[in-house]
Amino acid sequence: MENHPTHFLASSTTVAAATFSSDNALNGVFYNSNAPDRYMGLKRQINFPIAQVNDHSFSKSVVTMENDVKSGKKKCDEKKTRKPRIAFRTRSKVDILDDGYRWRKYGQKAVKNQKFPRSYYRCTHQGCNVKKQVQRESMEEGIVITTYEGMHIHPVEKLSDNFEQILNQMQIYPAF
DNA sequence: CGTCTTTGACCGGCGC
DNA sequence: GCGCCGGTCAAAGACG
Repeated sequence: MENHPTHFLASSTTVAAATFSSDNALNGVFYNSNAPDRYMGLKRQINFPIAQVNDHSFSKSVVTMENDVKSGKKKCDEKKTRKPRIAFRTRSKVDILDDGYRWRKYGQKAVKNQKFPRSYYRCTHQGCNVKKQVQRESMEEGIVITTYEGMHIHPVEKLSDNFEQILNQMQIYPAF
């Protein structure tokens, strides 16, 4: 597997982020240790309005993820630690976005009513079970949705010179 | 040879 | 109970 950071930079623009379960969003936020402060702010502010930024299908996916978390809440309340999920919509020609961590792909599934499959990745760092899902939007092929779950317990492994630039490319839209 | 991807099987939750 | 669906496992293979 090869990452293509430069390719990513050249061909992509991160347009929006993020969703998470409302009650524990703040204690389990996922962030990159190199991220500047505004990234923290972003996690708190970005929410549903993002769905309006580009198209309507994103709002669907947001709702779906919320439902996932909530339904899981009913039964496995304390057993499975619910983790916040943060979804990034990225305008990119490539599916694999280099965020500086090393990921191992552990699954791929076709999703109902979706043209493109969803890929499942886990952080390869020992003891760190951060997961992410990568899915290309069915309507608009240029959009990739990356959903992070969990929080890294270690610093970023491959320092990416590009990361700050990637963040700079993000357009931040405040919540209502 | 070690690391990572591929892919079908498997599992648990949920609705009917 | 059964089938569907999303998520995960793990064996086999690809690739440097």
